[in-house]
Amino acid sequence: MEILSREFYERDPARVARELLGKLLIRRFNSKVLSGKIVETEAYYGEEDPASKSYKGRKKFNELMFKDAGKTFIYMVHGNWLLNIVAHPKGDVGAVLIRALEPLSEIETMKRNRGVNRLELLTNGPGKLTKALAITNILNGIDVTAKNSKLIIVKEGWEKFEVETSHRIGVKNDLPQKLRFYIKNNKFVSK
DNA sequence: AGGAAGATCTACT
DNA sequence: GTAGATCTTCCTA
Repeated sequence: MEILSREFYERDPARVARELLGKLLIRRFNSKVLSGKIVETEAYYGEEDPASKSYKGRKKFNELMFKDAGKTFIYMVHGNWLLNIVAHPKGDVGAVLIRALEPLSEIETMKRNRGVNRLELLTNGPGKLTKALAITNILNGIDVTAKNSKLIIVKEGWEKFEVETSHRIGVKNDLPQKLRFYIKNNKFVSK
């Protein structure tokens, strides 16, 4: 199990988003280890991206997007916490939204956190997976590249899959390029 | 004080 | 599958 390095995140957000597919998200929670495979992501840029939280410039609530890559950026939308990982070349601005997971360990704990029973509905959306993994703003800004972190992302290795792209979901003003990435034919990708 | 926001759930056709 | 209510924070006035 190898933790992804800071350098992994210090690149173009679209590349980071694509390469996060198939990686493992691990959440340490109450001495349990909840984990899932990342199956869907979206890339967001800085002030040139109308859908980005940093579109209107640096504010207190979005300043993490301007800071160190490889840390979480968590915010609330419509009553849901959404998990982003800050990703951009040094000095730039950007983040990758984790949109869906395939649950792998402590599935019973996730079901309890979510209050649902059907496996396919457990983590197939950005607000759902944060609830399943007990991710809230108290984890905002933590380092996902540090060994002892409550939240880390590791390489799974050897797995093969096909990547599909599309435009981002729920975005009013999208950029011309396709910035959503997901694993083809995976049933945990959001609808 | 009011409204928007990268979503989700429920209750229908 | 779609429509509408509702979720909570931060921004703008």
